[in-house]
Amino acid sequence: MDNISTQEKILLAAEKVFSEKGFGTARMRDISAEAGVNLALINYHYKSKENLYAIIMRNKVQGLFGTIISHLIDEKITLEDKINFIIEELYKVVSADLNLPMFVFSELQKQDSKFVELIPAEKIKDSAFLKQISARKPDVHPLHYVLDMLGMFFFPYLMTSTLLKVGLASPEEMNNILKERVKFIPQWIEQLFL
Amino acid sequence: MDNISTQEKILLAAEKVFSEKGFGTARMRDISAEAGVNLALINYHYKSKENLYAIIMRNKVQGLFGTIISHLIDEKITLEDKINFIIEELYKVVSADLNLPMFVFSELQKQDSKFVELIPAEKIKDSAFLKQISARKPDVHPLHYVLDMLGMFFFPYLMTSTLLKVGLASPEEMNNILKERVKFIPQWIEQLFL
DNA sequence: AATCATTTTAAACAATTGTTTAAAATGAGA
DNA sequence: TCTCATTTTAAACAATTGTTTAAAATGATT
Repeated sequence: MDNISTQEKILLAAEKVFSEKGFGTARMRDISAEAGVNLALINYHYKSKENLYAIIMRNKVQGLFGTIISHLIDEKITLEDKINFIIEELYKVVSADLNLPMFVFSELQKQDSKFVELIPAEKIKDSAFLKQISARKPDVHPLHYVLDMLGMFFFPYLMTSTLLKVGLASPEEMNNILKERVKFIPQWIEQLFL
Repeated sequence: MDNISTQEKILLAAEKVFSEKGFGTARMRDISAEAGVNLALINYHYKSKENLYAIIMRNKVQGLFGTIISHLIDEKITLEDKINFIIEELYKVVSADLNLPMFVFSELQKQDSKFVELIPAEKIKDSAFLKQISARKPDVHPLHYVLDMLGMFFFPYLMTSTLLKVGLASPEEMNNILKERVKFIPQWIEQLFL
């Protein structure tokens, strides 16, 4: 607790407050209180609220998309292996940061988000992944299966806190479900290709 | 444009601004400008920003969950018909209001959201829907398939504006995909039950 | 010890923002 | 036309909020 620098304290507190409240509702005073640090230190170390948010969001977006992009473009590994890899990698990232999907996706959806450009669209566009999908299902738009896979994976994380709050699942139940899906989703996707 | 009352002008403008910017970032002045109406009229007609937001969010949440709940609890119709109904109904609601899913889900996820209580959790919990799913797949948690279905349906809407912004799909392409999924998703879910 | 850059603090500032006020405009009913 | 409730307007208010400032504390180097 003391071995951690002021900069890091602020960054961790800001991550928490921003992802809980969103940029607009988050207050610099919330962050300073959460970090246990003087208000002015945030501006001293990070210049401005916007800058602090940008640093955090850039990391989150790259943490999310950076993990899978290398797998997507790999021509050598099979479609089945790709799907397995991607789901496993995403699980590693997201299970350590359950709010990450909602935090990132709600930011990207905003009118003038400055972070969409961090998504390697061109690489995805002509990735081996999309070609391999089209080879399996030539008459269906490959995006369908990408949306299936990512929807099956991410949607539960977007809904977890809601499901817990209304009592539709217990924390242990949800943890189990989220973990089980890592092996289920690749199987399900393969079924869709038959 | 003139046949519409001031109250309605404000409501429509507020819906747009809130769903584009979120509660925290939305400004009363943004709403008054969007509505083409004097700033003070918002408080005159709707008392406060919070109250206005609550009115809108309550409508959105009920518009989303109200449509499907009656189908969920119906004991008579088959699981296949239920799935078809639900997806078709959701499509009617959401295709007329593309931002609705992100607007509602991001609100429900917030720490102290006052709108989670609008979700009829008990009715869902002991709905015929869940029982019918368990009858098909006794050893898999039924939530898995609910999450599959809703994930496949909602996730594309959560990603649409992002996909368009990065150029991974054209508007017409996305419209087509979203429409096609209404018939695809029930077929896919049935495949998962085999 | 002395020096000096870095870090921290308390206070204040300037701008923004939700809300209120009091007067003016509008419009329906007598 | 007069009356009176409703609606609209411009202005101001009070609170909040991101940021800055100037002094104090800290800590490493000589």
